[in-house]
Amino acid sequence: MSSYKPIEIEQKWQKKWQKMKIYRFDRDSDKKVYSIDNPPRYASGALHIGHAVHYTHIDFVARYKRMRGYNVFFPLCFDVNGIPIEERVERKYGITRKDIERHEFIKLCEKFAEENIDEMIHQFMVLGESMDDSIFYRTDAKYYRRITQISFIKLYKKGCVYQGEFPVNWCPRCMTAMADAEIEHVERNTILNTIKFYFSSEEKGNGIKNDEKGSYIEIATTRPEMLSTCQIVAIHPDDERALTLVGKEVVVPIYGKRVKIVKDERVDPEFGTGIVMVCTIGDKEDLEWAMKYDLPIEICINEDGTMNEIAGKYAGMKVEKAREKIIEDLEKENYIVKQEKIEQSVGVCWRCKTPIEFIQTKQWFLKILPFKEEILKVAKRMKWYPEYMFKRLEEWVNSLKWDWVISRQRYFATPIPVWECEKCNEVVLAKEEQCYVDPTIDEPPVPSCPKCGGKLVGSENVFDTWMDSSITPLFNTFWNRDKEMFKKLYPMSLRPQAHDIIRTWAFYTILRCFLLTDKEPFEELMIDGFILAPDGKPMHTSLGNVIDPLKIIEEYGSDALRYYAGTCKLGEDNPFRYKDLVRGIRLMNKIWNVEKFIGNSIKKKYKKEDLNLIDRWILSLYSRVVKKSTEYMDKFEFSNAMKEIEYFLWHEFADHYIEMVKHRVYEKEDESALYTLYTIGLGIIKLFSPFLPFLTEEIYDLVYKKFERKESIHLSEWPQPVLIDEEAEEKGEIIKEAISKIREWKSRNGIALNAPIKKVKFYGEIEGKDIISSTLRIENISVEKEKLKVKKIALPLYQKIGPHFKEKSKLIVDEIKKRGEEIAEEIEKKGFYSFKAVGEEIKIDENFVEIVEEAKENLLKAKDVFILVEK
RNA sequence: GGGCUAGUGGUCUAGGGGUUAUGACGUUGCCCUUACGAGGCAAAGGUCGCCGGUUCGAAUCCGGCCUAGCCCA
Repeated sequence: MSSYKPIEIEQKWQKKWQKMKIYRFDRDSDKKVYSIDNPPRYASGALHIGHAVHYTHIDFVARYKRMRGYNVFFPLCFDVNGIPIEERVERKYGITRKDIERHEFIKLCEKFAEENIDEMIHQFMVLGESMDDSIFYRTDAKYYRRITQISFIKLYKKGCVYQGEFPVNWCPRCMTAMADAEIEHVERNTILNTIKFYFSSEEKGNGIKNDEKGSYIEIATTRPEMLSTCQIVAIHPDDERALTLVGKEVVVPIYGKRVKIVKDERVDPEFGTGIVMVCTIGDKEDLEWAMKYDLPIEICINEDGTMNEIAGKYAGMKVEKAREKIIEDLEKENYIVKQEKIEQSVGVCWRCKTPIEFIQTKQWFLKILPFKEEILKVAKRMKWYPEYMFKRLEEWVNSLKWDWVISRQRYFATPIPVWECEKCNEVVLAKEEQCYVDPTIDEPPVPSCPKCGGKLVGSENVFDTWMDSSITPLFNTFWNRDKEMFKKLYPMSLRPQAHDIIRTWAFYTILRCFLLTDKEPFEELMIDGFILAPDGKPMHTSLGNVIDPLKIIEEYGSDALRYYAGTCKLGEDNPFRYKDLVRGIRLMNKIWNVEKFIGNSIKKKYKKEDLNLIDRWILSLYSRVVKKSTEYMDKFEFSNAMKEIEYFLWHEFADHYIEMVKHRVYEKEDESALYTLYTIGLGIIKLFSPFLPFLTEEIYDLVYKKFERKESIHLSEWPQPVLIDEEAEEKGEIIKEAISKIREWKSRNGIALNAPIKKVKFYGEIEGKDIISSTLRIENISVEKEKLKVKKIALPLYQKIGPHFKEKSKLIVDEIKKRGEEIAEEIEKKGFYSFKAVGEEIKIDENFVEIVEEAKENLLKAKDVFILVEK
């Protein structure tokens, strides 16, 4: 074994593992199943460091569970439907989807995704992910979309789906309806215009102003282009102007329409002029007003984001253009009082960042509102890691006010399996056995409308892609295809995902699966945070702080990147840290060298018999590490597990134990030591193997495979504790400390560490003389049972003093600190120490102090043992 | 504006009532030690975001504020 070369060795194992096919889910096995609802990776291409870390976290779980004896279901899967791919295709070919025939466009999308998928499979392999390609799926495949369609038909039959004409969120660029969950809010600078709304006749009173044109009130708005749809004007009831204004009518500028002034608590008196115009509809709030006051729904914006005839002379202009124009016109007519820049949060399309408008169209909806409570009940039955993530779901569910718009006016997605009658609009549903079906191509199940005999036309609407992705647990578990498998696999064990899509992926999945199966879709959820740039900000191409994981792998190796992933706490946003890669590489090098030493020493698999004290000491510590790290792994606390193992390996096993056993290995081939080295050496790489699969496989292959039965460390069993021996732990610690104190002394005195020491004398109870002398090359070593007479000092025991002496505690602590030596002496002699403070006699006994012995200048101290060293 | 999470040496991080705060990266000094100089030993470096409160005692609990990330209005 030479030095460790991660890049070379990782490439070797990537290829070998492919051939070995070791990560298979076994359909016929009786072993307990651990099924992971792996997030299908979006097929748009580039690998983000966030992906790399998240999938690596999931891989930690998969590898760990396999070693714990589970039949692990960890599919290789891709999410392919949707707008981002359409967008990429449009950009690639310089077209819009309307430019070519629908099905031609879809073919281009498929081709684009296809190419990306190959690349992404390669990326997963490079990262060392152990996904199983024998349970591969992609969401745009017919076998997958079929399940989406069948689930829709079933929900339709259950009465959970309806078609309706309501105002919905609409992206004018993507030209499609959108669910609330797809809207992102961004802060934008915009202009708040204060506009005069005149009364038709002269008025007087609080809030009413006058100029040469007549009496008016001032209304602030950021969207003057919506003036044409102004329905009412509102003011807060507590506003003192309300008294004179409410009930009166004002005239909308330009359009001349008369609208009423009403009072409403929802008006923010602090914002703008405290008087607002209510239009149907600029945003969701307007819609709520419209419902409350039963206002006519007038919409002045077309599906493509241009103004329509309601806007009058502005018809045909884009929203922004119309806004400019109308402001110009208002200025000309002297309607504008002032304009101020404000920062406003605007709802935009999460894909293309275009501001969302409201458009009234006919869409399909899935009911949410009647199931809110039940959904929360179901969600609560599952275990959330970290626990607080459940609150985010709860918040979201409680805030829902609309059902879910599931239809989209796009191309590259699952078709909604319905036909509509040209004449009477009757809806004809596809038959379940017909699916997968594309109504734009395929024939309806009946030749003509069953109601009126009219012609049936296939729907061109498709599903929201979340309709596809929110049934991954049903697809994975063979729902509606294989009853036995479904029973075996559903609910799934784990849903891993990031916290930004709790309201979408988690929520929709729970909703759909509950509606279709009456059960929760998974047992546990592991929610991950984001990876931020090294500067602590989100990564953005525009900020130039994007980290490319593939470059990191080229430079540092996959295991190093996985080490970094292991240091990231679940649920939290972690900045990327180069120093953790450095640390990872050092750790790997340390492991490599420790195992090199062991590999050169062991000759066979040793038996556990007649263990030396120091071997029992390290085996006991090791056993505790196994126990603790197992507990951490069960809770997905990877960073804690890794830290536990790392500390033991480096600062107990390598720094101390190996130093202590060298002579026993070199000179005596001591079987107790060799057994210990073998057991811990193998155990350590097993504990590290989910994190560092390449390094540990290489070591296993070189050192242990010839003695062990499994062909790969990743098929081996997770280690068990070997022994817990508290006495050995205590005695071992004294030996360890004695050795390290003497080493330290050597270093401080400028003596080479391998230089012999003439004489060492111990005062106190210490065992392992031979180990100490051979480790440190001491020529003459002796132990005196009786302790040296040294200085004793009393130290305050705060936990005892505080509760007993309450507010006097500080006085007592000060006294002990000042007269520690004297107090120790008195307590040893008389059993107590007393002193006067604030006119009171205070007595302290041994319960309130800890008496420690202090070494003299020329002595070293290890626990209770004093050490005298002679050069 | 609301919910959640976080703020700890130069940088990053652990700890989550007991006074002397963990570790990493970096910095400095010393040491060729038959697994490892990508190592070992040591040193410097902190008003634990700010302000109040509870308590004998607060980095830790409570309240308010500030900053950041995610989600929402």
